[in-house]
Amino acid sequence: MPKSNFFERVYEVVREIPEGMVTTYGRVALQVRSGPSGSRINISPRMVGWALHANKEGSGVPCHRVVNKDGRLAPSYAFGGYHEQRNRLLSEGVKFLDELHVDLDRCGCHD
DNA sequence: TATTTGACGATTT
DNA sequence: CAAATCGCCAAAT
Repeated sequence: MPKSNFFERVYEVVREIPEGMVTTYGRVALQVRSGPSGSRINISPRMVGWALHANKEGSGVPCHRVVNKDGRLAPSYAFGGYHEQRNRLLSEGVKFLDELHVDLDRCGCHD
């Protein structure tokens, strides 16, 4: 079994995001860290984004539901462009405050 | 083995 | 809000 459950942890958490809901990289990092006991993985928000970038759409991970802390889509987003991303979120019921900012007040995972 | 890089976060200026 | 800085840690070279 792979030692770096690193990616898998991230993928699993992201995969758990319900539709119409968005989360942030930092939040995912915390989830992974607070995830199942025994993980003992130290992850920083950077790693989340990095893992997701390494990931592909076909991996079954809805990366489009993950935004940065500003509630904005990733600046270096590369899987289709902002329009594609925005459209997807809108289709799920996520509201946008601006072209680039999602309504974290409603759809963001608070705690 | 060392250096660079990277879908971020928080803080400060 | 923008720009700069530090932290954070795994992968690629």
